[in-house]
Amino acid sequence: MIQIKLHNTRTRRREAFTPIDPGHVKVYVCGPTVYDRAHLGNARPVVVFDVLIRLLRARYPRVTYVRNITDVDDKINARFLETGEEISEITTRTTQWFHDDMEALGALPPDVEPRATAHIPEIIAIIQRLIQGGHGYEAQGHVLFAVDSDPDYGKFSGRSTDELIAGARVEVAPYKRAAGDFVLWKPSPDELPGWDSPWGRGRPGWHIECSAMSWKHLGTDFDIHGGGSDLIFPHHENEIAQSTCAFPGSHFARYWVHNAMLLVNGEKMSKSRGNFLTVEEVLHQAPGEALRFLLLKTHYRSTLDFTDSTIAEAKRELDRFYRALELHSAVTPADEVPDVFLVALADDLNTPAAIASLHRFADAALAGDAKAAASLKAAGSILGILRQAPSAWFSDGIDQTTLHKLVVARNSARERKDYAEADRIRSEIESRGIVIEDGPNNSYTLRKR
RNA sequence: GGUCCGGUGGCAGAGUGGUGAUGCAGCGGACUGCAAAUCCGCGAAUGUGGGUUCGAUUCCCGCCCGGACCUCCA
Repeated sequence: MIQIKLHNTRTRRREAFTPIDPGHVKVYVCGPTVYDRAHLGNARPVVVFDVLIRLLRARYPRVTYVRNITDVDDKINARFLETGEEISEITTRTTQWFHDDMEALGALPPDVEPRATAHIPEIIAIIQRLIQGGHGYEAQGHVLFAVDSDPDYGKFSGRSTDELIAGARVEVAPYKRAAGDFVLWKPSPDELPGWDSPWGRGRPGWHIECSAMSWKHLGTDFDIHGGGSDLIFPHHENEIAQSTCAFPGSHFARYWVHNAMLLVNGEKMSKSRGNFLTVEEVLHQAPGEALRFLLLKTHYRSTLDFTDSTIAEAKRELDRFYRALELHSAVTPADEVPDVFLVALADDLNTPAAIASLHRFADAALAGDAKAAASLKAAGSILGILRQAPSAWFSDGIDQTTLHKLVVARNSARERKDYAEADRIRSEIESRGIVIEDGPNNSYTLRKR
């Protein structure tokens, strides 16, 4: 029985993971705001937490994974005001894009995918609790959270409220009692999405949504809360303040897991730098599985640099794994995922070390060990890779009938030892992005370059 | 300015107070008509200056460099 260890942002240390209820592990991860195509940075937490969920499911009998959709937000409104497209169309279409992209990355859907707009009653209920408890106040149609009312505010992200005020780079709204107070509810004009509330027509602030949705679907106390490290402050700090103040005595999430940021060619992605890469764009240059594997080749708490060469390398490594599986295409996956792999993965999701063990299995499989091939496949399934048939991996999208004529012509050239012609045909095949590998007796294998 | 993280071979990327994983690339060899794939083998690294220690890449301090957060952000 392996012991899973996780780096807990709350304590800044690696801790043994002990669920509140070993019979039912509960996980919440912050999902996307649906206003545009998912970018590579969005993909990292999805893949990282997908592996964590697969690991938890291998270890515990029941795991509930909740990942929200934020479908009411300034950016969505801005898109509407800019293009005139209906809000619901924007959010529905963008959500579908997100689902398509994440499926291409081999990420399992969460058990519950709550939308913020479907949880307005819960949001209002929490805000009312906060007001009643002296943690929220109304001002000019807004409801704000009073950070001074929570002695623990700032502890999670390691900041004092003094620092927050001193470091504030944003002009403080005049209706705030303290500079660090943040919005729970704000007024919304008629042309923008809004809901009736005790404070007039308005819409929820961003942070309160996650407090409401995690409460609704996981309760006031649950095991793991995940997200990108850029959410530690203010988003997660605020979630903790809201949830623990609304439900005195509760602890909200026990373990906080944050993935590090992703760079493109050494730089943070941003539209102004022109290096903003969407998942869809990358899927044009490499299979989703290669992108997934690339995301797992770096430990989740380290900055990851995406480049053309790292994605190409990820694909080459998978090629070798699939060759090893191809050699034993008849084997069924082992029921048991090898311990050496699980131990590495359980150690704060050390995917690079776990992948190193995959290479050992591949070595053995290529040397003829069928059991190693089964282990490779079983371990791969925890990482969410190596799930397709090797033939599909190598030849997906290749028009076999068109190529067959070329291959036959090349083989006959080889038989009459006209190697110049044989090489010419090989170049022609390769010009289509296909590599041909000769086997014995004129057999051959085609694979994508 | 404040808070925090990191600097490992050509590149990517783990771990560790006591011979520095793994992969990609490169080089030599086997195999091949030639390749590809596979196999065998090879070279190659802990930013810098101190400290603690029998011993530091690992712990502590300074410095240099890079990055993140403090504002919407995965």
